[in-house]
Amino acid sequence: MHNDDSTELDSFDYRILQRWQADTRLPAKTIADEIGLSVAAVQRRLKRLRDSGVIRREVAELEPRPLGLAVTCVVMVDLERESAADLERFRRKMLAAAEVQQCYYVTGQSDFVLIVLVSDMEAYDAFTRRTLLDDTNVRSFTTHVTLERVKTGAGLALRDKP
Amino acid sequence: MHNDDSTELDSFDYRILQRWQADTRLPAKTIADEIGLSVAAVQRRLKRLRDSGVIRREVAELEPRPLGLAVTCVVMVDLERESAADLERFRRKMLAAAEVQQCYYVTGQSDFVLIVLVSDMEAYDAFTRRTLLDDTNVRSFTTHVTLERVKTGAGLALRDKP
DNA sequence: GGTGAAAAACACGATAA
DNA sequence: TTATCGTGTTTTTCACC
Repeated sequence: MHNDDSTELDSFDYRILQRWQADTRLPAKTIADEIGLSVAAVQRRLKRLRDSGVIRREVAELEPRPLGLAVTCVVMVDLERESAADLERFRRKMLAAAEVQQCYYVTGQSDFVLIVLVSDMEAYDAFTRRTLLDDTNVRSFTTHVTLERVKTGAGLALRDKP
Repeated sequence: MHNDDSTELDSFDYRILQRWQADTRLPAKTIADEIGLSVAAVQRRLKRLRDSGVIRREVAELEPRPLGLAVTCVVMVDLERESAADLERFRRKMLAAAEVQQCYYVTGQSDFVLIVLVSDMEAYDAFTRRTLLDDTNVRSFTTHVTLERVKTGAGLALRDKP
C-alpha cells in the first residue's frame, strides 16, 4: 500500500504516533490506556497509519560503535553539472553506497549533503576515492568529521492536535 | 542494562541485526528459518543484543510530509567560543529543540551540523530566531534547504562476518 | 468507536546433545 | 553454546456489534 489519500489525522493518531515512533515495543494496551481508547482501536489505527504510509516502517536503531562503525562524517558535495540525468546518476550512486546513511539534495553552495558512517578514516578514504574522487562530475567536497553524535535518529516533532 | 562488555558478535548476530534493523515486524520464526537457527535462539540473541546496547531501541519511522513537516534544512553552525561550558550549553539547547532531528558536533569550518525539520519556512525562521540568532555565542550559520530527501533513516551498513 | 474469541507470537524453564 | 519440547502469557488479528 501507499495510500497517500486524504488521511485526516486526529488527536488520537498523533498521540499514538508520538509513542510509537519512540518505542514500538510498547504493547498497544499501554498506549490504549494512556490515551483512553480500546486496544483494538489503537491497533486499527496503527494498521491504517501503516497502510497510508504515515508510518514508513518499523525498525531497530543500532549503536554504530559496537558494530565497528566508529566514524561519522558529514560531507558537503558540489557537482560540476546538474542536469536531470547527472543528478539522477549521483542519486543512484548514493542509494547504492552502503556507507551513506543519509543523503540530501539541497540548495546553497553545496548540492548534496551526506551522512557517512565508516569503521575508520582508512575506510572513509576508500569511500571518497571510490564514490567522489573517481566521479568526474564531482567538482569538490568538504568533510566534517564528527566528534560527537549529539542527537541522532529519525524522530519527528509531533505537536498535539486540538 | 547497558552492558557494553566484551560482547563478541558472531555471524548469526549480524544476520539477525541486518533483518531487524530493516523491519522489526518480522516474526522471529521468519528470521530463524532464513539463517538456520531456532526461534528461541533468535529471541535469546535479540534480548542479548538489546541488553548489551547494540540495539538502542525499536522505533517507527514516520513520513514527515503527511505530518505537516514539509521542510528539511541542513544547518551549519559556527560558534564564537568553544569552551566546555559553551559547548555543553549549546548541546543541551539542541537536545531540547524539537525541530532539531539530528545534531553533530564536528571538525572543520563549522562546529555543529543540524538536521532541522519544520512545517514551513516561517517555522524555520522562528526556529533560527529563537535558537540561533538570539544566542550570542552563535557567530554565524548557513542554511541548506532540502530539495529532496534522497536517503534517510538510521540504518547501518552491516557486513557479514566469516 | 467497542467487545470478545481465535490465532499468532513471545517468554521461560527443563532437558539433551 | 545450541535444539527441542512444553507451558503459560502476552499481543495481535479479525469478525461482529
